[in-house]
Amino acid sequence: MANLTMKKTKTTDLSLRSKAFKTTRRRNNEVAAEDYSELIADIIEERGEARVGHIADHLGVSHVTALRTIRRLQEEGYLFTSPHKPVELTAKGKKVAEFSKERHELLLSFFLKLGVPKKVAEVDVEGVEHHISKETLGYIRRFMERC
Amino acid sequence: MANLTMKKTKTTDLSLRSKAFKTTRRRNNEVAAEDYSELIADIIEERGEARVGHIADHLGVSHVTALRTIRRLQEEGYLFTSPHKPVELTAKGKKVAEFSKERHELLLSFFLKLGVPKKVAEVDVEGVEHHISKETLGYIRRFMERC
DNA sequence: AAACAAATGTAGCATTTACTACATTATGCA
DNA sequence: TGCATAATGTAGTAAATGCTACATTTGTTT
Ligand SMILES: [Mn+2]
Ligand SMILES: [Mn+2]
Ligand SMILES: [Mn+2]
Ligand SMILES: [Mn+2]
Repeated sequence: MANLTMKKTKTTDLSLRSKAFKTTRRRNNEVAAEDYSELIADIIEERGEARVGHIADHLGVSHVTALRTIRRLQEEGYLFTSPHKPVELTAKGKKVAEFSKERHELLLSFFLKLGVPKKVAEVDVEGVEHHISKETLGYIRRFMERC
Repeated sequence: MANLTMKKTKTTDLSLRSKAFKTTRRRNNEVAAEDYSELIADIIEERGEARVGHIADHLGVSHVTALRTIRRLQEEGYLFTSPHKPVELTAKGKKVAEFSKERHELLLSFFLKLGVPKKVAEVDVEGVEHHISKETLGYIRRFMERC
């Protein structure tokens, strides 16, 4: 009640707030695709191939959890594999990996520029990265350039 | 293989990376407590009491989803309520709400200082805030002071 | 080649968060 | 007071992500 006239109140209005929460939930649904793609590309570069076990080890989850998520990501077209074979990225997965890696590295260097110690920055970036819009990423990029 | 000597390789080593993923998963388990506490405090301040329906509306979820999460948060000691009564915060919930609100506002003003438009910043902050360590928050606070 | 070890896969379970459809309780106004 | 509406609660379902225990497959080493 009150606020029938679209006038701004001192606090965030309901529609902008629910939009923020909804966008956040949508982004959370893309986290696995981004982290797995980025990680798989990285492992392939490091060691030639990415096995379920490597992926699980790097994520710190059981190989069963990794396996199931890998299957879902295959359904969704990010990667492909077959029983007892390494995991490979599709074109879509490679694109996500490349974008995610760039974003990860930009945010990491941004945090480091603020003075955050590397170990702390690495941890924070791993969670933060999925919630930074491309628009915000642009402003961060400009900040890095001019400072 | 290789890397038996603790020497740094050019890429992030396995243990730091899995630690980052693990911390991120732990933080994701605290998101509801933080968002709900912050939101409930806000609604109580705005309208005197927080009803399940208000909370659901602001989050953009069904009232059933809000209800179930409220029950879990009651078990965990963040809030209390009883059937058909408004939701109230415990001391623990109030502490989380206060901290979360301060963090939210600091990050929002940080994003605005970088030039991010308010509507974009609001959305990004809603997701990002849960993944910023207290340590990083300190560096951001210092940045805001000196700029 | 057989045995062993490592990697991968399966079965079964739990938690969190989401929904719709329907039931009940509370509230407000006629 | 009683009815209609709004608010809240319940039932039942689903998806994503986590686990342990056990089974099978693959690769290595005698
Ligand atoms: Mn990440
Ligand atoms: Mn990352
Ligand atoms: Mn939030
Ligand atoms: Mn918030």
